[in-house]
Amino acid sequence: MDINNPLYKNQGIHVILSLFTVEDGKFKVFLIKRKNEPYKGKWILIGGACYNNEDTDTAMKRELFEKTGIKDINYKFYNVFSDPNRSPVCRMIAVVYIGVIDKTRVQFLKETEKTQDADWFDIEKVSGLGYDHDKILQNAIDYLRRNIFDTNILKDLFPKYFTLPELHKAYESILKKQIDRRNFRKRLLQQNIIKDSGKIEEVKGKKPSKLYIFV
Amino acid sequence: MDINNPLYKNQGIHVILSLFTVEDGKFKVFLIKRKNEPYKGKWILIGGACYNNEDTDTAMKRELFEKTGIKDINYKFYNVFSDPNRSPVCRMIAVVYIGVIDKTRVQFLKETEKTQDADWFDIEKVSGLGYDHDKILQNAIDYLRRNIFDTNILKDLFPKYFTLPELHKAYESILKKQIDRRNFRKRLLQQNIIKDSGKIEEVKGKKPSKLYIFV
DNA sequence: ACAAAAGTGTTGCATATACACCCATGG
DNA sequence: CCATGGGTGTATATGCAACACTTTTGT
Repeated sequence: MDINNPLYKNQGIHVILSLFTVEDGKFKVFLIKRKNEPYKGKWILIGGACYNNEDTDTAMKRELFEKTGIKDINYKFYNVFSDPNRSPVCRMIAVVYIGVIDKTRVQFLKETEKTQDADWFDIEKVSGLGYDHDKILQNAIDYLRRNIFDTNILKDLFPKYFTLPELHKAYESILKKQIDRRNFRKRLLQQNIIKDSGKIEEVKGKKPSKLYIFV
Repeated sequence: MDINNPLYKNQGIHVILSLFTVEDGKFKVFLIKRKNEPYKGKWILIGGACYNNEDTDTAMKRELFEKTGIKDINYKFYNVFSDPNRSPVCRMIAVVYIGVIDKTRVQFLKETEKTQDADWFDIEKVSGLGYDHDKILQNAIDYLRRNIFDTNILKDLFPKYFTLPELHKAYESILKKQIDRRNFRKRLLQQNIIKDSGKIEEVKGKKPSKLYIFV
């Protein structure tokens, strides 16, 4: 490869994180509002440009911290978006990740050097994002839905100990459909995704719930 | 993103194709031998640099054609490799694809502008590839093995019409294990991966075989 | 005793596995 | 008629779906 060939010039790498949570039975995504052009004032997914001396995992964690103040999340690479016109600045290939988090356990910054706002948004009400992020988000939702029963991708959605009805509601919200409680419990236990912690949560007015943990 | 920030300079995109076939019951991969530095004289997977005006699918097909003369294959994106030191020339992120082909139906070039040799190699005997292609290849093999029973990823491994014993041998070779013939047939038919074409192949010395096609 | 929410077990169905015999052909 | 290789069916086990009643607690 001739590094001076103009066909190879000005290529960049975006790292993007679709970060999800569930709150009050609603499936939500984290968005930030851009402070600068391009797409100034637009809401987008968390992300930014990868430096040429870091791998994309590192870049994604750095961008997450810089733009939200959040650290230490679990994440998973799931796709690439490479349309040469997806960014107006220069050719940017997007390496996209998915993550899930317990929103009650995390503080985030409403404003940073490059963002003027940040918040969780109900999936149902998100549209008109900057760049191609509507498409990336939809792709992430599909990916998440396909994987919640076979992997422990939701393991950071709750605190360490959680009740099965909580998890059940989260699944129903993410999948947008009802799931039988008995089969749900059996399936997750059999597939070794969660296990009984032996602890009990006492709640007034109700029968106490067992507390589970992700394996 | 400040396009003039040196941290964003000199990044490139490799597109790489792990192209497989099965011949005489052996699972093989297509390799090309580099004519130029870096890795001059080394065998590597098919691939090259993506232009800044094409998406990675387009680039992969172009590179395939330029370096082998092969056109019109089916392929599937499956991973990204982003170690900043994976190429000695400059930072190159690798977008990697997998493909499968009927080697008897395709002519390839032994030499091109950038390659001095090209051939199919038994998977068991491949090592010492240039760049990080040993790792990429192993990852591709794992991916292929995980997906041959759930997708029609092998649909171009044979001519349009093929017999079930042929396909059976191919699966055994790829998975490196024996598979019961009866269950194999039932599974692929039930999952609508292949179907009976109604045609028969006459072979001397044996009972004629039914010919199947991928759905 | 009743309302609210959590816990549990059985049955049927579909899918995957294990396994052995018959059939068509050419020599 | 036999050797070679291709074709088929049944019985079992496992995973998923459908389904209703009992338990605990607070009021």
